[in-house]
Amino acid sequence: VPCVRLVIARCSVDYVGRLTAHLPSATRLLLVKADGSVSIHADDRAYKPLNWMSPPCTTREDVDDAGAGTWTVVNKAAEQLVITIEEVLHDSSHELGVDPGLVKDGVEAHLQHLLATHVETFGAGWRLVRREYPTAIGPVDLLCRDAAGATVAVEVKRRGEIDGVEQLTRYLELLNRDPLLAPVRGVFAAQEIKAQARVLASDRGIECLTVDYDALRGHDDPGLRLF
Amino acid sequence: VPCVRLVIARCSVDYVGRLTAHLPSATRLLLVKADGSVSIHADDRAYKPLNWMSPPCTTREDVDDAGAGTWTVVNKAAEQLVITIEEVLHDSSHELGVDPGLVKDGVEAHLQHLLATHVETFGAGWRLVRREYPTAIGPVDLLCRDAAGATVAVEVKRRGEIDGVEQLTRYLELLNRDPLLAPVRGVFAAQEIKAQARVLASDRGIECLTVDYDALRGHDDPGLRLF
DNA sequence: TGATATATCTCGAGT
DNA sequence: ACTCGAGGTATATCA
Repeated sequence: VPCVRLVIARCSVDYVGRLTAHLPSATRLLLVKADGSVSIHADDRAYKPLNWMSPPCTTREDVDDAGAGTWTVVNKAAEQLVITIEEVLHDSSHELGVDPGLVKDGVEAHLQHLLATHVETFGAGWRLVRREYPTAIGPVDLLCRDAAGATVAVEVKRRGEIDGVEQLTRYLELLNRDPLLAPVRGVFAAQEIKAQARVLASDRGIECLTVDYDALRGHDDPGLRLF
Repeated sequence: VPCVRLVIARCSVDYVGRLTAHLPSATRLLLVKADGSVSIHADDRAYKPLNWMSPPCTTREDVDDAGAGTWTVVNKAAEQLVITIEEVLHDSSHELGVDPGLVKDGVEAHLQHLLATHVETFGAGWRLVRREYPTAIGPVDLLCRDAAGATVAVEVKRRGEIDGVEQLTRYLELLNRDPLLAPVRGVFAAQEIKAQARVLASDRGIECLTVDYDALRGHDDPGLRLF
């Protein structure tokens, strides 16, 4: 029966794989999931375990009657997690069943979709040429024409950072080699744009636009919303 | 007493914060840590909770005697995680104590340090001008002079990808505006360099160098090693 | 399989 | 408090 196993134990841990890491002896939570994955938690930080092995992986347990001994967890790439258990304080297993999964709203794809259906956000008279306009180095988020008919490549990000400006720069360089499109200018659109990204964009003649996601969504047909 | 709390419960979850997310009812593991953080796990994926709230945050529990009701977790940014508990199947708390923490070896900082003390890796007669050489757009990992006295900016990465080449390119552009330094060429040093990064580097006249971390560490005083 | 882009990215160091 | 960079990033998509 697939189930989650919770072990509280005094243990030390050694990981040898993409790096080498060591955890001195202390009491920790060992979390073993149905897929065989193992993670080792201290009682701080919600998200990240101190150490872990992602699935697919297999565990060999060499322990005595009290649960003391070693767990050796290995994956296909021969990364190894060795847990030396000195004392087991708790050990329980619980059947959870299959999870129906998470429903999300407000990620970049939604922002891009909203902007595609509201190109007037960029300026009066703008029209969308194509969403995910394909190029040799990947798709441009939005290819538009402004009121004057000039081509504009739009890069959409939830949070605008320097990488996004670099990405748009590469697209612009490529698009401007196409005589049917050139000259192409760039617009960097995000809910929030970091100062450094703004500086780099301006240095490269790229226009920045901060977008109000909630306002944009508000204009949308409520029937199309996820919630 | 600070401790970790493990709850197995049938619950649904709503998160409203950086995005909006919803988890339909199912049996899950709720992990509450000493710092107040809460994470919700299904029994797949070692690492990632389905939903979570990072510390610092506070939880208000409105539950009946059987534990059914709602947990409302909020943080300072007014992000909100609402857990609606229908049935509690397990609830236990365990004292862990303070964790001594993780000791790592093999990260970028070590590689940079090793290269700084072994600039001859780049070529005979090289000398280090400065580690973390400051510029307006961030520090250059290593600034060196080669045997001929020419200035070289070195970008060190554990894994060399396209971003690293972009980063070095920005530095070179800036450094070459300084008449005291120019002309400055670039070296991209990493334990492993992706083909795509190699192509971009070569296109920009940047030299690539793959570094053998273990061999480099082997030349070092064994007493200085972490393990 | 490899490359690319996203992420409630997390986390830590430095300013 | 904020910014910036590294990460065993993880994860999804697409070639």
